[in-house]
Amino acid sequence: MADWKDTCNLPRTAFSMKANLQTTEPDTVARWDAIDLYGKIRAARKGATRYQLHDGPPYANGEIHMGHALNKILKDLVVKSHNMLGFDAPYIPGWDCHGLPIELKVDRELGPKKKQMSTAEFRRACRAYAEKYVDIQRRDFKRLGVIGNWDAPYKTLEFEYQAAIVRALGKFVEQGMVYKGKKPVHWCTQCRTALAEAEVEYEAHVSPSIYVEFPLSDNGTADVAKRVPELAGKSVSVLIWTTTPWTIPNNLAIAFHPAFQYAAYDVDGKAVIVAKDLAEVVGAKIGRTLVNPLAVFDGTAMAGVAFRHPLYSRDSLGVLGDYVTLDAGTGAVHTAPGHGADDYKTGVRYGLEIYAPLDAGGHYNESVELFAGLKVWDANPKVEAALKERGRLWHREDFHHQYPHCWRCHHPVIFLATSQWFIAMEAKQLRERALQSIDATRFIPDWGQARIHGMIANRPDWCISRQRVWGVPIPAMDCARCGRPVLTKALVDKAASVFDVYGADAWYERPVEEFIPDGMTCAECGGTEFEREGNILDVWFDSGSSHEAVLPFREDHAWPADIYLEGSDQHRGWFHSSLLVGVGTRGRAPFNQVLTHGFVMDERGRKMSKSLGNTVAPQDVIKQSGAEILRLWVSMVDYRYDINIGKEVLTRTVESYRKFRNVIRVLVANLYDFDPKDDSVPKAQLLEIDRWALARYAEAAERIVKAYEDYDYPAIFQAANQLITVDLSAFYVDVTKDRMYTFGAKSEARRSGQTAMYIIVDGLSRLLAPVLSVTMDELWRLLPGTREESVHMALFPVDLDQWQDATLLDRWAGLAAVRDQVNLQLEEKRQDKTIAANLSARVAIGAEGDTATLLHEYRDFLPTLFGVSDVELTAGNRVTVERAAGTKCERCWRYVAAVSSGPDQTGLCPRCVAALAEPVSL
RNA sequence: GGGCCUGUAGCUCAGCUGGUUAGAGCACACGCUUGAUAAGCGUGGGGUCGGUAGUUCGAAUCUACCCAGGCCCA
Repeated sequence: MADWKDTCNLPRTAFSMKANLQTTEPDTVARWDAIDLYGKIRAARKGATRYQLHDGPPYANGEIHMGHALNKILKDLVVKSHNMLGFDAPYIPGWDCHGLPIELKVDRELGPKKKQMSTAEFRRACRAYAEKYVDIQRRDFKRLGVIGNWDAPYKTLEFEYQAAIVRALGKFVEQGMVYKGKKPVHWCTQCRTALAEAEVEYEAHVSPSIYVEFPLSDNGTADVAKRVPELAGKSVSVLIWTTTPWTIPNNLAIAFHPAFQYAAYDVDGKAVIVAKDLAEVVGAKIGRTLVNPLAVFDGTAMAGVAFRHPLYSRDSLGVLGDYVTLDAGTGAVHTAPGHGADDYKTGVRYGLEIYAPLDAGGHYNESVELFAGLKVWDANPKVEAALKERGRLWHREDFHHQYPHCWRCHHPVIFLATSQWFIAMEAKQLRERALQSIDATRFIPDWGQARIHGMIANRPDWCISRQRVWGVPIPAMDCARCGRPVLTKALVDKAASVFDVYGADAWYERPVEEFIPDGMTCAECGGTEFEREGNILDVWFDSGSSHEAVLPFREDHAWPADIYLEGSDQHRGWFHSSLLVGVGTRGRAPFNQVLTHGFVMDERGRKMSKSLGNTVAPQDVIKQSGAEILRLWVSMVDYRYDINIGKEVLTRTVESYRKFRNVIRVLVANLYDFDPKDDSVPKAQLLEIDRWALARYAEAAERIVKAYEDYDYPAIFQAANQLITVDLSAFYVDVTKDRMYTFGAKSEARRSGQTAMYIIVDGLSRLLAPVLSVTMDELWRLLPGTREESVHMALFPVDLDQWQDATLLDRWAGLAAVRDQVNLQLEEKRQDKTIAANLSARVAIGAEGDTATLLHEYRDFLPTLFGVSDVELTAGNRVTVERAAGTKCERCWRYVAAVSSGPDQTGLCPRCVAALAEPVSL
């Protein structure tokens, strides 16, 4: 016979070397849909311990980016792995659909048409817009291989969800935790609305920095003369610093630190007060040398002292505040209670008016002298000019700093006191209980705990009202007679029941009577007529209510969730709002664990941005390489910190994917004639190397399962990579292939190898399924044996213990070390052309001690172990390699003493002759 | 400016509570194989562990400061 190749049991498989992910992936996702895989997984786990990951809703606006991909893939790893760990782990994806960004986009798209539309009609346009992006994003998330209840996601714009939001608010109202008050909040004069902390972005900005003189009033002069005798009879004034000149008209006070020392210096005959420690700096600014103070005194001396406003004929009160710092300025802080958080607190404490005479667009009211009708930004130079005219402006310069801007329109925002609804952080110990809940939550990584703790501890009351239309209305009414605002549990319940049926649009189109509870009267004036307010809820309240809208109502779900998993920015976002809503509605956090991931950076660790041109779009990676590559990438990086992506990272990931695929391929390809039911070899009869492979597999498998339990995904890649690349590919498969290819197809030796390979590849398909979901799904269907319809319905390998064998692994570590030494010698002889392939070599080896014992014990196995034709054990401690003697068997390529010349077996070694005599598999 | 976090070979990661010449895979170079073949095997080069100064008999591992980068905030 010319070619013995056909008589060998060479690997065969439909599991192709090339993955063709571009077609396999969409086909697989379509198949999952067709067989309702998600439903089948649910059915398969019915009754098991529940494990709920509650999805944080992405905003339904725009295409998905790499951050979305990272987040959804991580969630998918958690959910799939928990299902395979035996939990009933459902996954309901969600979307955040209300809010300003959509409203602005729709506004722009509609253009002048909007003018003819009613509010309800406009809201319907917003709804359509959000739904469109839900569809786009859903398509892309599914394309990533994420399995979930895509047919019934939750959306904040659904009627039931809107009703649930209002009911959650009702819980706060019921407990008296909601109040309406005038407080300074971030205000966008462009969007004409209040902004939440999370809706503000800090951007570089240049502000005017001015030093302004406030002289003492007549009364103040008398007070100061008493407290600081050195200043009696002098013309005294104080210098303040501000970067918002437009707030000067609204100044009502000047704050001093009670513990700081202040000093008065002579400047052209006037006694000017500044903080003593800042005198030098301030002096430099105003072009004077402030030394030899006329008097030095504590800040407390200024408490209650009346200064005169530099522009108007009214006083500005000296007050104390421990928030005053010596970082910058003069140590005397210009205070406008309507325009700053500290200013507000001080104003309340001293009974000052929360004075903010501006309209929604940031224009001064008619009541404001000199600046009526001016927009604040335009007022800045006018204020400076007016001060200068009166000799009160002592210095002016540009000040470069980070200033809050509106996250959507990117205009600078202002602090403006307006009437808003708030949730009081101290009501019903909301803050305290939230902090306790944080302590009771497991954070991964653990520093997330300290981070959110600090935020909750320091945050102000939650401003929940917004002056926009695309959202859920706050169902508050104003008394038509006296104007008193009303927000009661009854009002909220009434609105919720209307929203259940008609959605929140009803607020804008159904008669007001439908929202007024029977017999409601105004507590102030007894009035019975009411008008609806126009505020909607902060969207963070919407998404923060998701646990209320989803967990108690959906099948397979219950409150609270086991885990929330989002980017680390959500410590201030969704984790934060969900926590507060949870404490308000049910007294605790809606999650038991919080897992955070970092942000996706470019290859050099820098932020991605369109202007830098370093963005990587998931859609492009999918098109070029496949979603499996993205999934593998997510699984191998340390997601707890920022992660990098770029050309090289992706290339390396593709290489890893190929390696995994090829090794798995050769395993399954050796099983083409193997039926585990009939052909498995019992453990006791397995060849030792096969038991070794199973022991290594079991060790890696346990590590991998543990890693899934610990959310330690990079450890999975490490363990799988070691097993697949080092132990299987470079060692086990290489050493075993002579047996697999040339022994009798049905021989016990070959069946032994197949048994091991079957168990290993079956286990690997399960262990890697959460990561390589499409590839393992494909592999699963090509594996022999009866099995579930999809690997995603299966469990991780069980009974791994039976294959564990530490003693065996230890002994074989010794054999591997010997093999390494022999390889060094083989390589040397290969370089000098003494030998070519290992089979063309014979090895003489001697060793001492334990190694010698090992060698003798494994004497017959050594040629296989080294992959050479002959091994001779010698005395001494050395390895020598020479060309193998004898003749090359034409079938197994080993060099043997003699080959046959018989009919149909010419050129074959005795082993091959025997193998051919056995029955052949098909 | 403040809070939290990160920085180990070109890439992705190990390196436990400080202790032998800092590891793995991939990539790279060279060789082999052509019965895993747009695969596989072997050998090899490559890191002053972001920097500096300390603590210590001894530090990638502890401390301080600095540099670079990120998230959140002012």
